[in-house]
Amino acid sequence: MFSKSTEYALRATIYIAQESSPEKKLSLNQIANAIDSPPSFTAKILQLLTKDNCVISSVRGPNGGFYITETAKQLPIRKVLEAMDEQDLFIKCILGLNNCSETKPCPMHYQYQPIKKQLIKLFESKTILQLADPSQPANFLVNNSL
Amino acid sequence: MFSKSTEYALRATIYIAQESSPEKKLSLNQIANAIDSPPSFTAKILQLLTKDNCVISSVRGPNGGFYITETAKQLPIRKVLEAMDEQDLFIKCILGLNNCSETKPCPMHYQYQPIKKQLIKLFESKTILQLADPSQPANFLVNNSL
DNA sequence: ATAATTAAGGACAAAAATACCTTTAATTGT
DNA sequence: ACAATTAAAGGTATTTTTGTCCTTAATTAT
Repeated sequence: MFSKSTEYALRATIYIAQESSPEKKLSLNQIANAIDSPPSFTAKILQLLTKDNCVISSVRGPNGGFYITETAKQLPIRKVLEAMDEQDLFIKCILGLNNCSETKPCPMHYQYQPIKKQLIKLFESKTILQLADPSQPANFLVNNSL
Repeated sequence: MFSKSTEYALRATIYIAQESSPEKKLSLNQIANAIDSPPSFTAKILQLLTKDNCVISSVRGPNGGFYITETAKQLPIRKVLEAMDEQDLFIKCILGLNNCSETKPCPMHYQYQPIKKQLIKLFESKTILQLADPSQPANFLVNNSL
């Protein structure tokens, strides 16, 4: 569905929204550890998410780290996809065509269109806050079959 | 959603199902041209699809080429994903976790699960034949904004 | 048999994605 | 001011994906 980068970005954003606040910032290592991602690579991804403080905010120095504002929590999760430049989902069809439309449907158009609509609605309507429900257990680890 | 390889594989399979028969085989170049894919790369993908004559069949030599049997047309399009070894869709969740389940839901589980179900159903229940509806125009080209 | 045609298969190349490492900049506490 | 801490930024390395090319094998027609 998504690239690894985008998966990490979504996990990181949700985790930060669950655990952080402007008073309680999270370090790179805390985040990478929690979402089971390589720290150095995660640093790059967090850089993209903090660009213009759009989704995630950050401060350097002691007691610095990453956090999210209450305002940013109200953003739809589509913002994460935008920050990661992963928008094929919204543009292309399931066969990879970008000119597939109602008037020029590809052979899978009528099968996939309703699903695509739901995917778009999910990312457009659900906010970061709504996914970061602290009453739910986080469960981010990929291989915790312990 | 899918890798380029899988996109080409789906397009090729549907095109072959639309245009070919054991009596009317299609050459690599015909296929690559029709689905707007690089010929040499498409050759590799067709090799995977013809493995064990599972989805696509082929014969070498003059008047040879690729075609699909009536039997193979009855296969669900999931077979194409299997041949391309692209099955993350069926296993992983939208955050890339493979241990996300009803008992251990990830933060997006309840939002994504119904959509995932529909995707699986689409690939499990729709046959190649059903997508290769010859009454529909093919429209495979990516950039035919003419 | 031979030549022509077409897919199969292997080696290789380019590009993109993923991951790491080192230096720099900002912030804080002493 | 200085040292410690932490993210930002840049470069580099590795892996995977995508794509090309060339030789081999199979089939057909002559």
